[in-house]
Amino acid sequence: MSTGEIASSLAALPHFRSLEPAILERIAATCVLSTYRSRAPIFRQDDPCRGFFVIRAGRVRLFRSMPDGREHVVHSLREGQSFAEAALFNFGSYPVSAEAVANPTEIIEVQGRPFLELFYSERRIAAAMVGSLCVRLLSLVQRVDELSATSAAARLARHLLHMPSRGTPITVELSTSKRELARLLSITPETLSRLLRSWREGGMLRTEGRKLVLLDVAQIATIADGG
Amino acid sequence: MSTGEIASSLAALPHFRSLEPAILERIAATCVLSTYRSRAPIFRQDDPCRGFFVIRAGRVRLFRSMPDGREHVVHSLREGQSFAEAALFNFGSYPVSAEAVANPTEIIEVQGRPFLELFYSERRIAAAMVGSLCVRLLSLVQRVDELSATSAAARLARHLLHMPSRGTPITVELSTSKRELARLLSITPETLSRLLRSWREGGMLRTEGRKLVLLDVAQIATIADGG
DNA sequence: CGATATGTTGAAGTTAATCAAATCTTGTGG
DNA sequence: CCACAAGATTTGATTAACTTCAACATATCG
Repeated sequence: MSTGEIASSLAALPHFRSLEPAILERIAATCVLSTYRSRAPIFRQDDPCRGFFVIRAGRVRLFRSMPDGREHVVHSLREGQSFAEAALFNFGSYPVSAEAVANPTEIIEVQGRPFLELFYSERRIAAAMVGSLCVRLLSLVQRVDELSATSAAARLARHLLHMPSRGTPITVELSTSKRELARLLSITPETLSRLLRSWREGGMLRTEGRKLVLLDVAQIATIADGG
Repeated sequence: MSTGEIASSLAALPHFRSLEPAILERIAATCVLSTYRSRAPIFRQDDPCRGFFVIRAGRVRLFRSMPDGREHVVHSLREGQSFAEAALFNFGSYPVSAEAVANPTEIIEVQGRPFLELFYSERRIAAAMVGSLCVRLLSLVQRVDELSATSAAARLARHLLHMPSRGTPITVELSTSKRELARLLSITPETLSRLLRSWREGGMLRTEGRKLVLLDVAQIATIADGG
């Protein structure tokens, strides 16, 4: 993998989209590309921070490990997304663990030290970074919003309405398994399955594998608001 | 309140601590200081963004309003913390509402337009802002972690363990009313009250008004992990 | 094709929200 | 400084919702 190819991957990121090719090349020169198998750890909670990461292919999940072995998914990320920038600018360690969930998963690692030097000498990088951090913040606010809903039905409804959708009637495509979606919403897979069935039987949606066709958006919105 | 006094307030903040006095003065010159009474709105969800804010004294809560009139607390902030930086950079409007919860609450408002000019001309300000956005990102990750707990008991336990604490045995001081804490955890005040009573009766903690003395941290940690 | 993980369904048991009401605190105006 | 009003906290009884446990079906990977 050449520096040029890494640069073109970086160019597709919201982070760096606005940057000129020359700057991208300089960032790319600080990067390392690695390939992970499903389940392979990228870093562990409390590891010292060595840089941040960009997903070139595959999927990654960020989670917190509990002493009893249970895990809480903080975020589920896919191709074209980046993670762990926060750790880099806070000097410390990673607040979560990260592991690949697709096989293979290709990760661009942006090395911390050389990247920071570039960051301080090129203000356009700072502006771009700020913008993408803001997007992440908004999506976390939405997660809090989803999790704050008292009922499982409202959480699911809210999540579906937040998801990117296409077409008429509105169709959303799950990028993860339903099990993973259940974990994201902090409900059990059984409850998720039962909710989908009851909505299907009520004519509110149609399920085709991982595609969900929302037939009655108004009703789903009502449920999202606690109705 | 003179510009100089605002500058010295700003100097005490984590986000601006690393900046030189001359830069602080320039930032301070763009600021307005206001005093709010408890319950007074600072801005409302979807208001056009006019700047970001720093809490000089008092408490602020950020929340989202639901169509049915209920509110979800996204964040509860105290003296020395800032908020709405993200809105300044990314969105034309605030994604949440903010209101004072202590009487009086003093807020430094950093005016958006002049601050942005400084941001683009002084790279140290940019670095400081990236750092503060990262702090906000981490604390939201922590909020998501708390809210991801399935049981009310686990949410409370996790929150107590996340809170700043002092002394032996460990004592945490609520910076808000219990009602407000319940809102933050998305549980009802009744459930919070019952939890505290049962933990008190089980010898796990002692309550002294807003001070909570954690007598059995190991047990609380077990509950936090879903035990 | 066998093994492993995911998805679905049923029954039973817990949990926490809701509704109602009493007591305690706090802030405010006189 | 006191008395009152408004809000906060606590407690009880009831109800609806969700998890748990168990069994089976289906899909995916090596």
